[in-house]
Amino acid sequence: MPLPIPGSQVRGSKSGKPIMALLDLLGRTWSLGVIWHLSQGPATFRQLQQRCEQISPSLLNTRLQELKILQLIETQSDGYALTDQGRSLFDIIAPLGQWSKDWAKHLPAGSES
Amino acid sequence: MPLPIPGSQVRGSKSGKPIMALLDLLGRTWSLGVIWHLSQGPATFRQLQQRCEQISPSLLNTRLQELKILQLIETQSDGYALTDQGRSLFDIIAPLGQWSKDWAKHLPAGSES
DNA sequence: AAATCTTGCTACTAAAACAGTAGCAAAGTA
DNA sequence: TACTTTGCTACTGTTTTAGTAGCAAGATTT
Repeated sequence: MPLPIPGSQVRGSKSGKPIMALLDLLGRTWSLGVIWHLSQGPATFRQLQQRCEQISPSLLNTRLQELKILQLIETQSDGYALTDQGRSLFDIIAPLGQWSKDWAKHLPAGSES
Repeated sequence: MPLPIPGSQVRGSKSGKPIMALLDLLGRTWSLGVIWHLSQGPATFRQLQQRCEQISPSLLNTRLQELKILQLIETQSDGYALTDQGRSLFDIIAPLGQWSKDWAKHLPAGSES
């Protein structure tokens, strides 16, 4: 699947509505995870691998390139970091952290941590 | 991949931190899309198929079952609908709509709609 | 009540995405 | 000069998703 660039055809929208491009992007494995972990601060490739337990290096690299082209992250001297745009996206989804804890309390195998 | 239930092992977290379970769930193709489209109001199976251009019925059904078990959606007389919990999740991500439009303006093939 | 249509799916196959592991070239360190 | 670390690439195998066909149950029409 090609990059979900707003304006071009993406999953869920032939016209490439920006929101659909974004949902396509965020709907890929580890996209949200990478952004989430980078919000803790810049990280080198291998540091990110550790923050994201279980991610394979090939996929990590793929995601990093995608997010870089789409200008959510950039490379700095100290590794990968969120761009201003990336941070503004994170600011929106940050409340998911608390939400997920509340959610966990009401679920079948309801445990939390 | 089994359901990402907080507390059990999920992608990105052996301990099943709720946020990781949530990111795993939302990182699956069409999870976010289904929630997004259901926020416009309840829909029958076939209506949802139409709102989500291009989704296959088998995957739609898989996602619906997952989201139902995880209590983000429920079935009502008029079809599928967000639960209160699902709506509270949507309230968090709703600003992505506007964000994505701003984002689109600054991108390579920068178009919008 | 027979035929037709709609709805909510299931079944199947092919294509794509992802995991898991190995390892290499370049840069840094001892 | 040898050894380590870093940022990846390559490869194989499994899992996910797309794409299409169609069926059983209920509603609607004739």
